[in-house]
Amino acid sequence: MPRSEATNERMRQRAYRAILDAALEVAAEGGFHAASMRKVAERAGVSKALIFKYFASKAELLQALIASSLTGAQRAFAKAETAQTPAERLEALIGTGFDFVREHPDFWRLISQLRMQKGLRTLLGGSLVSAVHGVTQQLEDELRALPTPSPSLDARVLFAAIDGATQHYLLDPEHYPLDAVKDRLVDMFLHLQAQEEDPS
Amino acid sequence: MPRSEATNERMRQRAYRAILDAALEVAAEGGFHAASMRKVAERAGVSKALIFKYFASKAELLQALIASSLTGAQRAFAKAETAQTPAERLEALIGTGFDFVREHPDFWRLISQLRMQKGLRTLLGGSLVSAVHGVTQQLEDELRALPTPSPSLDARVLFAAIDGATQHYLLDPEHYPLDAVKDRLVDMFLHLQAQEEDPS
Amino acid sequence: MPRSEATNERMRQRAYRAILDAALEVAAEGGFHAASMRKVAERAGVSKALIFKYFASKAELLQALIASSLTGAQRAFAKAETAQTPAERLEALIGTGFDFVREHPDFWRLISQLRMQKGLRTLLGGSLVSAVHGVTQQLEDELRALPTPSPSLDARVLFAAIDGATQHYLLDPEHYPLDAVKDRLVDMFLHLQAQEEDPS
Amino acid sequence: MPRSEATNERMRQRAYRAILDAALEVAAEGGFHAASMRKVAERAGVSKALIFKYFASKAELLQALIASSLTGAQRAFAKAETAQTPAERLEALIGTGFDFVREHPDFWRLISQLRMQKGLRTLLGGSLVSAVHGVTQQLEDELRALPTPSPSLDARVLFAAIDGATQHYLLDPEHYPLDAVKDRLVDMFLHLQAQEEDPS
DNA sequence: AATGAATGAGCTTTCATTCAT
DNA sequence: AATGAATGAAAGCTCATTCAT
Repeated sequence: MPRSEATNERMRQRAYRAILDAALEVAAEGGFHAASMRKVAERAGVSKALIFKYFASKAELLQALIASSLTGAQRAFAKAETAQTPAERLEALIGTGFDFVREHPDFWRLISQLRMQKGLRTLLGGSLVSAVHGVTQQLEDELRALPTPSPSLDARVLFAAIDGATQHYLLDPEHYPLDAVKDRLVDMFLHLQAQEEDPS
Repeated sequence: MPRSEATNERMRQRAYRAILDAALEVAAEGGFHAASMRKVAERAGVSKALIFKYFASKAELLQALIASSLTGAQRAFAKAETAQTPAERLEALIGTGFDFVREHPDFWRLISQLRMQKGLRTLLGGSLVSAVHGVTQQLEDELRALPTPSPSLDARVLFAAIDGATQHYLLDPEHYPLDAVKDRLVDMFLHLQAQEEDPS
Repeated sequence: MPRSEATNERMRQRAYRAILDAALEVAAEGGFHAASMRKVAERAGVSKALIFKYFASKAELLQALIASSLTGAQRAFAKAETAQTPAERLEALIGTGFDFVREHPDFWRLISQLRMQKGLRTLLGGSLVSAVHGVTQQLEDELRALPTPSPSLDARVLFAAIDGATQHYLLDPEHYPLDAVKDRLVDMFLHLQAQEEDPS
Repeated sequence: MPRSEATNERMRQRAYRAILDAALEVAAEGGFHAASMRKVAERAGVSKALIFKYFASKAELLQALIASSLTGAQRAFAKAETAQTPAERLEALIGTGFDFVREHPDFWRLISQLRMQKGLRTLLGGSLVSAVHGVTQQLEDELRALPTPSPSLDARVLFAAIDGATQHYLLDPEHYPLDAVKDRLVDMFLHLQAQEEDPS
């Protein structure tokens, strides 16, 4: 008689997660193209062949990888929206971004690489572009409560600063003052002043 | 009869540049690992073997690629320093960054990918980390002239915003309001106010 | 509670036949090598592992496949021998061949492929060569009753014609006039004339 | 300076032929699917990679294989048509078939296998079916000069006999009386008699 | 200066087969 | 009786790199 379905399920879960985790680690190291199935299999402690039972191809493995981590990120950002005041929500949003990179540095590395590749937009679809758009929108909504002449531009600047800071952090996690930068950023955008336009 | 030395030199120069240019294009598309020597040779219009005459290995090609473009960038940033007032210098520095990404989008793509790879720090040495550090320092020097309590933090925030904005621009060059974002950024940092510290 | 032995036996029979049938279908499509165990299992509606319960290896599955179908063929040819007169027996033999290919086209395809492989003589032993020899002998026995100078050669010619016609039929079953060819063949060999030898 | 073009051409020719020859040998042994690129490369004395410089894929190698040998066959059959009388032409055609199998047994083995595969008709296109049709037509044209009620049927019978005999020969080349069978076949079809139809 | 021929090592993927239950 | 999980070996194919001229 076969293994119990519960046992099978457990085995499957374990292998599936092991593969995804290993793939993330390996891909963060040298990019997705350099992450060979052999390396992934070795790191996951399974055979190459097993990976293909769970993911029909290398491309599908990548997609599952992104989807899986992206879901977590989206959940985190959704929670940030439950704060009461706009200021709190803005601070929560910023904080979420910085927390996320600390908790999932490998995923962030991978995403940051992938989104710069002209070719892989086919693989990832426009999902990244639209995710960026989504976050910008969210920030803009909160900024609208502040006295700034252009919440739209400020949202872009703020998002750029968050994104850039997280990447600089990843360049040298041990020395980058992530929390201080975050605080300064919050401070800066909570005290935005209506500034006169550049007359030129 | 042998070619004249001058002709030879000219041929060499042309091939060398053609290879570097091709390598940059190809690498920007799918990352450096996905850029096969075959593709580079094809795009450059030379034989694969010739590439190895000029660059001992693929890794060395990458290094030359980076070095070559980085030199250009450094020259540009140096020029920004010649402006008279701190405010002008700050604006020039910011402007230089934004100009650079527009003129060398492929290089910027490549750098942005590479610097996120754990493993390639071996290849590139600490040169990237120190370049980042350098620019931060430069910004900080200019910011010190402004009434901010922490030029160091502000420099990091500013650099993060520049870096992030250029990447967001590359995600969708046709729609991103790069100039407006730059202006807002300049504006924001030229009118920095001494803000009370967060008492917590 | 255990299944009754009879039920078990019935299950076994059904699975065994399903596997053999599936294997035949799949092998006829792309040759035996291209017939993967996965495809066979899928077509048979059983798990791959079950096939190995019944057949120790892929090679053994092939042998069983051939043996099983060959038995059927031999039974058919044996029945042809029960006719009364030599002429009837000859016609019956010819007819049996043609009937067989129509009823078991996949098996015929498979055999025709296999027997052309140098290497598989190891797998199938000399069974095919001797089967060919046997049929030739049978035909020769009947032809001996006719006025031909060389029943042995005529038997070879006749068998060759049968064999060739069945293969041509399989190339294009919808358009090949199998029955007409058969009739002409019967006619031709029933009216064999003692012909003078080529004097050269 | 590069190798002279003549040298290159010679090298290419040698490698190309070595690969095709090896592929034919190997494919004749176990069928095309069983002929791995590794085996072909080993037998040809070249690296696997080189095969892919000359043939873009395994399928293309097969096609080149067939095309190359088929050309030879067609030339041979064309020559047979130059004989003077219909009888001579018929004998020449038959002889050509038998000669061909003796000179190119491996090719004949391969073709005989391939044409029985349902699936590979995609690879070979209808070229085989139409080749068979062509030869049948040619035979029919010659038979029309003889006193037979149905040259069309007789052509099919004759072709079937040729085809079958060549295959039987390949089953056991050392013992099969190929020449005798050929002579009998020629004899038989040169002395065809208008036979009364089967009244049934 | 430059090339085409050539290859060993590696890639992604599939295979026949085993194992535990 | 039967299955799903798992794997080592091999498949077709591509890679960075060398060689001879």
